[in-house]
Amino acid sequence: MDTNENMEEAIEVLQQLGLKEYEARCFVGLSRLHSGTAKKLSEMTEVPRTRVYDAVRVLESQGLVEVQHSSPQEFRAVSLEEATETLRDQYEARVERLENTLGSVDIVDEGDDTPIQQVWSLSGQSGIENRTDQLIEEATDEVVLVIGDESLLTEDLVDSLNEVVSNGVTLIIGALTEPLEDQIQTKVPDATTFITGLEWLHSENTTEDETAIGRLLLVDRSTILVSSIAPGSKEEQAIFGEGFGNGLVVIARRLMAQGLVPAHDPGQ
Amino acid sequence: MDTNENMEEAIEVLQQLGLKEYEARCFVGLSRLHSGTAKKLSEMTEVPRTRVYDAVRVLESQGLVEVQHSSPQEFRAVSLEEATETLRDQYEARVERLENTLGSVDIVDEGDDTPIQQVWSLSGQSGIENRTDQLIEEATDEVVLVIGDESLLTEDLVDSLNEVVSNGVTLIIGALTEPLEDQIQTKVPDATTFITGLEWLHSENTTEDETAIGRLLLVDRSTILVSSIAPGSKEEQAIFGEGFGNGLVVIARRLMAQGLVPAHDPGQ
DNA sequence: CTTTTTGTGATTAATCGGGTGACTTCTCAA
DNA sequence: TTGAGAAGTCACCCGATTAATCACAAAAAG
Repeated sequence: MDTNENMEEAIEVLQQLGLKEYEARCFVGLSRLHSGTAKKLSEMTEVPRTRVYDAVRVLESQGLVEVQHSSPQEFRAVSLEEATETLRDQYEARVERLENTLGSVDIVDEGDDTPIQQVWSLSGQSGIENRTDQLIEEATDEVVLVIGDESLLTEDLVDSLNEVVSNGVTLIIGALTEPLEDQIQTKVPDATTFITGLEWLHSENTTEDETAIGRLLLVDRSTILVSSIAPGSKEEQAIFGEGFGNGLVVIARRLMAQGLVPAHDPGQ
Repeated sequence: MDTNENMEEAIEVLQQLGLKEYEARCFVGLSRLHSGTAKKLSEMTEVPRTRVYDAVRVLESQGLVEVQHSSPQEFRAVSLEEATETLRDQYEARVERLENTLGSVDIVDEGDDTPIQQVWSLSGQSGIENRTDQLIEEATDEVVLVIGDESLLTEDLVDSLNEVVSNGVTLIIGALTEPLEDQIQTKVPDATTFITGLEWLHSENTTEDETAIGRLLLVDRSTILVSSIAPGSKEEQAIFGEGFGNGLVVIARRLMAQGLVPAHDPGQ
């Protein structure tokens, strides 16, 4: 019965979704009640009674709480299903508005270009994930992918892989362990799989301060993405390079020719 | 060329999506550039140059911007598609976490009950929409619905209506205008439709301070929802009552018997 | 070697949100 | 009727966050 922990987490998430602390506490409180007054709510949520009214009013205007205008007035939360649906709608609307507005903004560009040796870094689980998928979908010849952790083999990734392989792209996927290799074989049957020979990828003996490799992606031998997962924070970080002559890409080709794919040498 | 307005709106939306002002400005600025330095960004976004670095760092950690660690370092925004996809992923993850945590929180209830004459009010477009859909889906006998504005006939609503009608529920839908009635006939072929006789529902002569009726829903003659759309703010507000003996419901039945559905008298 | 540009850190100012108490109105019971 | 307590509204304080400016060291550029 970790109801308490769950409540705390729910409050946190609601704040990430844009609610203030008092609003979040009140909503969670009301979710545990069929209906309640300001006093009761205040007692159970530790929100000052006089502030419950403000908080609830905001919640009501967002469609998360209903109010009965009696005296004393009563509040109740909408069902969890209604709440999540409403939140989703809200967000979808915002993202769409962003698409429309940003999509019709003129690009000034200013031809800012040193087109050589560009190595970019980006971080954040989902951002890297999306970039990975996108790069895979743009492949025309060959995709070499090494997956460092089971959790990175997401549904979207599998979809991208299967889509591109059906376009005739050669797909070579490496795994760290046999179970993971089996999983890949099942989900992406048309891929050539292998167990990577790069021992330093392994995170078995990952101590406190050791960084584990997350993904390693080489598309058409000209675009590379390597990601690692920071030890403590679990934050994924990646570097990313484009262009056949790109230094990072060259190194990656060498590396792979050396030991990554024993039977298949992508070097020249 | 209202690029400027669009930029302002994009910045606003990004803030609603959780970014700070500087972060939002920087992202929009970078979206207009193929790549840029802190100086250029500062000039075009009016963000103090020395603060650009912080803002961009946050954006990078969210997967919205990539950084090239050269000197001077260069920044560039990920594509709009990647950005929106990343934002969507983030949000979906949060909402799911909310579902899990709130779903497994114990209900204490405290049997707080004066089960008579409860009239609840709720507001917010999407909240009311979801409640409407849910009430329709719970119907077992009859649904009477009057739609005051075309924009309220959403896809989800149509789905709910068609689902419930296939379960043998009688469906009576009123419209304010003939074109709207035609639209309903097309989208929900199994419903009985009519043009409402309640003239006061019409919003034609809506002046500044006149409130227009949004929806009017009566489910199984025991649950009622009436919504109105505030003149200036466009905010939708609704009241909602349950129970056959509920005062609001009784009034609604009378009202409908009187003039709403000429040929079909739901009163007794 | 000087000058400008770049990046970091600290510092100030303003805004926002959490927290508390005064005060009016309402309800209920004596 | 009246008095006590509860309900609801306001206004205020204070701490934290964020916008905005400044001072300074390192690095490029000329």
